[in-house]
Amino acid sequence: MTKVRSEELLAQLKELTPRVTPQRRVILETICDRGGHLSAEDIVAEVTRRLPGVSPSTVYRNLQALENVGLISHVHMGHGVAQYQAADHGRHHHLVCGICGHTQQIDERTTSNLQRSLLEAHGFEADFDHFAIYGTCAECARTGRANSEG
Amino acid sequence: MTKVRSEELLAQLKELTPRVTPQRRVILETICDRGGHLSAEDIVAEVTRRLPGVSPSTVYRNLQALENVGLISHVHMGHGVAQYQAADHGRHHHLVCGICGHTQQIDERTTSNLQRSLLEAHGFEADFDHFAIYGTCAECARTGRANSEG
DNA sequence: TCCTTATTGCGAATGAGTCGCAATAGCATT
DNA sequence: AATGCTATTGCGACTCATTCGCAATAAGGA
Repeated sequence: MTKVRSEELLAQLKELTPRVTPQRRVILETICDRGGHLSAEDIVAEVTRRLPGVSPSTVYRNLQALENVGLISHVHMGHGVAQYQAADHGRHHHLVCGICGHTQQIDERTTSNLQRSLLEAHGFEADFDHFAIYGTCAECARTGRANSEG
Repeated sequence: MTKVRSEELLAQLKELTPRVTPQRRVILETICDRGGHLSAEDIVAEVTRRLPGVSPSTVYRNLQALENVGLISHVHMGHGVAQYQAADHGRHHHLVCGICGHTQQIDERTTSNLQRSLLEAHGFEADFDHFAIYGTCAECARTGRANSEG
């Protein structure tokens, strides 16, 4: 992480949370450093590396706290645990393959027609940010692999 | 459940599973009786009422077994546990509200344009049967309720 | 430096299943 | 109807990912 980025985050933390602890700061930095998505377990592991002795429950509590103030968010990628990401990670939706687990990002506009239809027909505001679109990726479809997940 | 429906199910069980036990039969009947969706816990409760003494693990094992042979299926409705349904429950997708938890069924055709786009652009076969479409229902959007779920 | 109270670490508890294993019971055969 | 094979059951212990209660600690304002 660059020094300037780190200072930005620190400023945001000061503004948005009552107290800035090393644990909180490192947890946020860990998530912001990694471009992609991280599970809570991944975050516990990496934070422990950077700050030996942190308690897993502290990590879990801070994931909630940081999400409450809007600095991070999480997305459910099919089966399995949620993935966390920085709030400013760029706008996109996810496709997740139920067979190989591979995920890819797609442009938000891809879903806008469906979202419009659902809004018009049912008044329903679909949210593809919080749950990925589940299915079978090109590679698994081509090779005819079967889904053995629950 | 009608007598004829019950006999149909029994015939299917005989054909598709090595042994027909009372537990297995009652579990399948319970799911087929209820038009809608049931959580595993709901099924344990109802099966226990019909057949006192069944073990929860027997119910869980049979849910897997019945799903493996294609008699039932389950769908993930946002947060929370999966819902089971008879395999012949009629083809439709689900909208689930993340705020009030309300669900509604929609015609499969509603999503076909998006599915076509995803297939053409990414070779991805989206499956809206296994994961519901998550968002905010008309009523919650109207009254501006906020999402407090994880 | 002191004080208030938010935050931490610890370990126990939770929810929703899953697993190992001995006992039971379908059902094909005699 | 009795027998034998083995699928299935019930039980209880276990897992996984997370949450909770609580006493000790430590931010950060006065």
